[in-house]
Amino acid sequence: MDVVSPELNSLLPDEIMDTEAIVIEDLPPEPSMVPVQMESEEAPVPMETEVPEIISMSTAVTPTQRTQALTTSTSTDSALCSISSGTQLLLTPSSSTAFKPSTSSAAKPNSPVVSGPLQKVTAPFTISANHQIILNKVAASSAVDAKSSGAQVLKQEGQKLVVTTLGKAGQPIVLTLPHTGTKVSPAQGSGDTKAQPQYKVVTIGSRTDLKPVMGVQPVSTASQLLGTSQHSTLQTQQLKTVQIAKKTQASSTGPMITKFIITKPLNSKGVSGQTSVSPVITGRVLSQSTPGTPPRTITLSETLSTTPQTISSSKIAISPLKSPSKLTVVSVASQSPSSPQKSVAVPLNVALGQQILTVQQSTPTSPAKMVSNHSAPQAMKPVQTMAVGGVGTSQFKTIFPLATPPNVQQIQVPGSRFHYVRLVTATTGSSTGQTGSPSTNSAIPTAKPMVVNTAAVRMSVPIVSAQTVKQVVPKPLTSSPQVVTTSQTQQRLIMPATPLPQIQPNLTNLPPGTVLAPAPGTGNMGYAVLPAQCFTQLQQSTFVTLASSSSFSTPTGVQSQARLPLNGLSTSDSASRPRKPCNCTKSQCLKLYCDCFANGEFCNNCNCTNCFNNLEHETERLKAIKACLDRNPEAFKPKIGKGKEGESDRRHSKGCNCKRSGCLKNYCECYEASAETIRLTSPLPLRLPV
DNA sequence: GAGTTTGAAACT
DNA sequence: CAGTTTCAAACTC
Repeated sequence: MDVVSPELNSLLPDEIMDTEAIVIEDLPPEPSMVPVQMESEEAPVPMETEVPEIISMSTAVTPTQRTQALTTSTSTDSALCSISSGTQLLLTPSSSTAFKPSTSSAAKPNSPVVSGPLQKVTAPFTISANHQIILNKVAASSAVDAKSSGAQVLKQEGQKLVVTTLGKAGQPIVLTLPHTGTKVSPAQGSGDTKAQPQYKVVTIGSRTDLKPVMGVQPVSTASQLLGTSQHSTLQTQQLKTVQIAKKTQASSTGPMITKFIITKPLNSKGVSGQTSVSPVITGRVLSQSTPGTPPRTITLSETLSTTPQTISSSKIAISPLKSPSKLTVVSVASQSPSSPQKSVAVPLNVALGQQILTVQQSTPTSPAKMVSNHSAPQAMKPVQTMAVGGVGTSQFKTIFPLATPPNVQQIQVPGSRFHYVRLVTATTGSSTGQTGSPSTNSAIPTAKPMVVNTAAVRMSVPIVSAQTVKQVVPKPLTSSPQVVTTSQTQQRLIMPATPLPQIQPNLTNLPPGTVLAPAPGTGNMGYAVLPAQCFTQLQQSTFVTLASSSSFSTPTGVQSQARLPLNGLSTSDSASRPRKPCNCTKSQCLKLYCDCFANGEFCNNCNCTNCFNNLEHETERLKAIKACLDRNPEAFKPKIGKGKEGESDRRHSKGCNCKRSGCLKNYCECYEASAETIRLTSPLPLRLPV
């Protein structure tokens, strides 16, 4: 896993939050980080721990826009910075990354082809205090008339884009920002974007030993690609100002870490009156760019081809049951490459206050994966949408299509309490998704941009992990959602931000480092990038599974799942405690008899037979959840009081009905709860070794 | 490891 | 809502 130096990492949250600030920092080179050149083909498979460096979030773009973007943009060595309606931002350091629109994408107007080719920007960047990104000395090779070297300013009012890069040089940054606004017809042009919240794009970590070549390529609603040098076009477009300032060092010189902050205020589409929620979304991109090395791109979308097994549907299910208010569970299921995305028929409207995310994988071969946006209309269908309502206060409807089959990560939260996140690293072979055509794009394969493209939703997975322990107490989005942080490493996830009104107002309260990105197309959905801290479970290797594609290959497999903290329990408590495996035989683990199910968890390493408490039986599972909630809306709420450790209020909420055990055995839930309390409060916690 | 006990969950 | 059945964990041997 690439690790961002603690120093840098520590800087992130603030920077992210501060859209206005322009940060140019030269950080001392990290000893650990050594520029590595990677072959595209051999692009190292991210290790489990490895965090994708680049995340691109692409917003759904109208077909026409896409096509234009694709056509107009051609990868060239010249630096190119184009910002379209603000949906996408592409930064690629290395040489031409010809982005080849996949045929499939072409065939499918709606298919998510997002960004044009990655473009390399040779010109050094400069960041002006104006929040502008200036690409200097950019040769406009692209179809867009790149005007001379003059710094280009992209202006778009109301939008802000922040990109910071820390870390390894040579790695391209690709950002695709989803469109927050409702679909924008090309005709609408820039004007539609007024109410938009800001986009922040943060790229962290690029050591720039060499000149960083970066291209910023946002896809405008107008579907224009702008060369970095182009003033006029950009200005006309929504981007208010974009300056990229980068201090570049000579390669030979000690590596510098430069942070780029690109602020780009987007007025993405005017918020449709319908949705109270203004889509404020930002994609955050972390990239390591070393000029010399081809950019490494991590793409969520990988073809399943490598893995025989196909997951019926790639979904991210967040089960709201346990802690409704909490944001977050995302499960991503891979989809078989050829098969059309399978909509998950999850009839269930779960009243869980949590989000359900659906992730779909893009087709393996199509280059679109790299920066593909599925156009809203078609993509949406396949995507599963779940309405979560009910118990929890917050309700989200989230769909995430991801294009990462084997690597797919499932995040599922059945119960309201927990959010599950499964991080899966892309395997080498599968990584192809990134590169539409490796041959053409030398740069792309090496680069590891993660692009999640899907019509409706885009998800980015943790970009940066830092070893440093930075405890941040995230501010809850809403009163209810809390994220407990005791993380030793920071990872950031891009999660769907709820468009819901109740949440949005609170967006400002997001924990530092949180980036919100508007969901493309839908306008309702957004993504939030949360500091990894929020997800302690991820950090715990025990529960968090960074599954390699191989893991998926085994159908029977143990379902790896990440656990999320219990409600009311500190992460350390809940997360660190492994759950006992169940032994259910008749209940299919879909009844509350099953502790796993009752706790809103998937069965993992259990001894159960005929288990349906897994992603493979998500439909059944959801039905079961619904049934339980119908019987008892409180069914998934913790029975044991949330009282802090050691406090007396940690008692069973309902009480027991013990008759013969005298409440002195573990048959009694009250007794069990008290015993647990003791265990938790004990100075010498009896914890199972991980 | 098999069998028993127990009480929550599910069912009627 | 009460009674019964089902179920899986806890417990015993």
